[in-house]
Amino acid sequence: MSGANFVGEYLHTLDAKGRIALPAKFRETLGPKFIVARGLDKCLFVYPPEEWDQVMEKLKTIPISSKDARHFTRYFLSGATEAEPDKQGRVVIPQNLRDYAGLNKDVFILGVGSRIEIWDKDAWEETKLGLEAEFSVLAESVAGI
Amino acid sequence: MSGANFVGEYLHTLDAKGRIALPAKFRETLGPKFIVARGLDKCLFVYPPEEWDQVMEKLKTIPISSKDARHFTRYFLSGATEAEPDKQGRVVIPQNLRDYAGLNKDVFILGVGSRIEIWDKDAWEETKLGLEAEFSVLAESVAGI
DNA sequence: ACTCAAGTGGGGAAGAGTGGGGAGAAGTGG
DNA sequence: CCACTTCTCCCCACTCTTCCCCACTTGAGT
Repeated sequence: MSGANFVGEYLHTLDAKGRIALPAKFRETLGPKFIVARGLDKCLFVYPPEEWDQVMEKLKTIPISSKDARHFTRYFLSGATEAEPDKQGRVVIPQNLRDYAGLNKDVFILGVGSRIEIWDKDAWEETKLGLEAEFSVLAESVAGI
Repeated sequence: MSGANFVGEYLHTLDAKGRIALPAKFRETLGPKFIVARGLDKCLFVYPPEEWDQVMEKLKTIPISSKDARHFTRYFLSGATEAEPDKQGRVVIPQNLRDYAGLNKDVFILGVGSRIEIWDKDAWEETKLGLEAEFSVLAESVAGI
């Protein structure tokens, strides 16, 4: 099996300087440098370098001649940041990413297998409510569980 | 892994003398000398020398017999400039390029993988609005991320 | 109860971005 | 050919942000 296996749910805070402390359990796996980018469903994805390289490789195969592709690449990459945590294990989340995910003071940090996700507290709680109800239904539609 | 990997979105200003300060994060990768050219979608492309060479290689493979190709090459290359930043990391954007991209005082500078793009603030914000809505759709169709 | 690690807050130095003055080069007219 | 104007570029100075480090708090483990 390749890659990381992040699990868990952590409630942390985005401080006045725009920093978030990553859960200690994730730090070693993440390494000293990683990428934060816009994710699906209005949250942020945190990629370890190896995962990110794979994404970049894929992007590079897209022809520049298609307008949709150009725009997608633009949007996706301009919304990404290379992040290095400080000695306390915190990273600064740029304004544009905070806006995208609607982050306020309280944020959830989720381990989701190969990646980590950062959610606004309220947004995640609401999403989670919906998921609890559908959980068993979803399980069936996701093949082979 | 080959090539540059620019990411991020920066809001800078075009001053009265036509200069733009490049984001500090991009400077090292760009090197002391690089190319600014007309880009697709009314923005400017900035390439480090190595990436520019690759673009040139690609252009050379285009058959000269196609009129569209000749025009494209002509237009693209005639608008290109070699730029050297001053000690503060700023470059002068020639008038013709400023006109092309419709640059006013406020500009966005985007990291888009192998190149950097310079956009007029309003133009990019408008473009971005449209993209946010399509993001999840494009993500699946383009890259399967 | 004590110790240690994790998370949080904040002060201060260093660096990045911006504006503008002035010397030198280039272009123009006499 | 020279004098004048204009534009470019180099450098200095100010401000604001970023990042680096120190210190407090809380909670878990021994």
